[in-house]
Amino acid sequence: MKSDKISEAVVRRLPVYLRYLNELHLREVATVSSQELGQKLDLNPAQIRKDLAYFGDFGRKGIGYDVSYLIEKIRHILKLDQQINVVLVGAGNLGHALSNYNAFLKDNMKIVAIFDAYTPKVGTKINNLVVQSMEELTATIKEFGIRIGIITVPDVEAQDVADKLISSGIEAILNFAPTILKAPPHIRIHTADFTTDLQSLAYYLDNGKEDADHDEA
Amino acid sequence: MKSDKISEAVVRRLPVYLRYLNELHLREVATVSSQELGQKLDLNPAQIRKDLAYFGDFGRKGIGYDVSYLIEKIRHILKLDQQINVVLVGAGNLGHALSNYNAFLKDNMKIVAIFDAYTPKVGTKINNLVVQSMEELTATIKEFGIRIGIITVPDVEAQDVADKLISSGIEAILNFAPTILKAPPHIRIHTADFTTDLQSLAYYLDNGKEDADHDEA
DNA sequence: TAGATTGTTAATCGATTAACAATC
DNA sequence: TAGATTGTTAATCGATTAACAATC
Repeated sequence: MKSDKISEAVVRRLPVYLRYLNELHLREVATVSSQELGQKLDLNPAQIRKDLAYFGDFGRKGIGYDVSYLIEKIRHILKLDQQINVVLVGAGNLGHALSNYNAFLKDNMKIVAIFDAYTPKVGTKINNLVVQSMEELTATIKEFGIRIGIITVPDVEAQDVADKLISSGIEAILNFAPTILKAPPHIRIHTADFTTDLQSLAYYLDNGKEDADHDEA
Repeated sequence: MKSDKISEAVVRRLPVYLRYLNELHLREVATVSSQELGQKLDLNPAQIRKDLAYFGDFGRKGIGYDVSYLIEKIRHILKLDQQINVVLVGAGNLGHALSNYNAFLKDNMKIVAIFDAYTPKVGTKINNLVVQSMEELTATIKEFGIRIGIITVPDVEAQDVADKLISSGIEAILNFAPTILKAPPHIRIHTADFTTDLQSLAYYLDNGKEDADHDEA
């Protein structure tokens, strides 16, 4: 197929493929079919083939996909074949937790700087990185060529931080604050909000009879 | 409208509505239109009206939605008008961070127990909760009527933990481990995987000329 | 060769959006 | 009343899935 505009749904599945392919590679599995991939990842095999076909003909008819080759291709598509520098803003509990999450590292994503607005925190060390004050944000982003920002500040500060990141030249933001950030269209924002995740889970709890919500069936 | 099967997309937007409505309520705003809601939340007003109409006629033509009334309704729909007890498995950095995330609390979701498989951690205190050993998991879940589990253990342990949670009677799981969990269909699982979030963000970085990926335009 | 599996088209399904009568 | 805004139907858009010829 090639080209076309790729939908976000497709892009979001690529890292999932990559993760399982890495696992296969570790187990020295050489080849995998869309069927097996689908079974393992709870996805339709046709969807997987279609997703991959957007980017090229990576498989072989009758055989399947070469694991190593596909890993290489997906890494390239996701731009993980180069180091991506990441900045983390907000050295609270969550920021702390994310900072020593090395899962990023093996895929070339690296948190290279941490910032916090709270003065007493500035200068302390988190995972070999010295927490910097917000004044240095722009300079550091430029110096290290940082391209992605992770926001783990309280919700009221999130928009301000986003604005600063954007004006400093960041291209994409992963936002953990429970708020909808406004940004120009060329800035990509993903929201990772477990409050809404958890609340939407509650919907699916089964309350049996009790009040049955009036329109049960 | 009423009834129909509600899609997950709709359910996932409800907590977002709720959050902003709570903010309006705090600011003592009495009424809000789908238009204003849409603007603030980056959603189509028609979609918001449709989402809400699945559950009842909550608005008034020509007026909009009564903020307090809508909050009450959404909280009921999401079952947040009763306390939902949550268990956290995995007392590592992330688990630690989540455990003192009181945002849950104000919406009636409460982490009432924490478990970890690592013996030296058992017995230590995290946010007033004593970390318990996995042997006590089932008993505690039953005793406290815990209905939702949060998994923050390493990926290799996640499926085991999920199995244990499920056999102990948990109804829904929020999984932070980077792996696809298998579970019977009546168990609701949400995956909160920031590794894939972050990796999919990298796709949208702009590499300008450099190699242009062969099929740029 | 026979069996397996891709890439891709066509069919289906579902979700979003536009439009508007009803009505506050 | 005139203006605003809902609830809902119909239109659109997009994503998923089935099916199958090509081919390893």
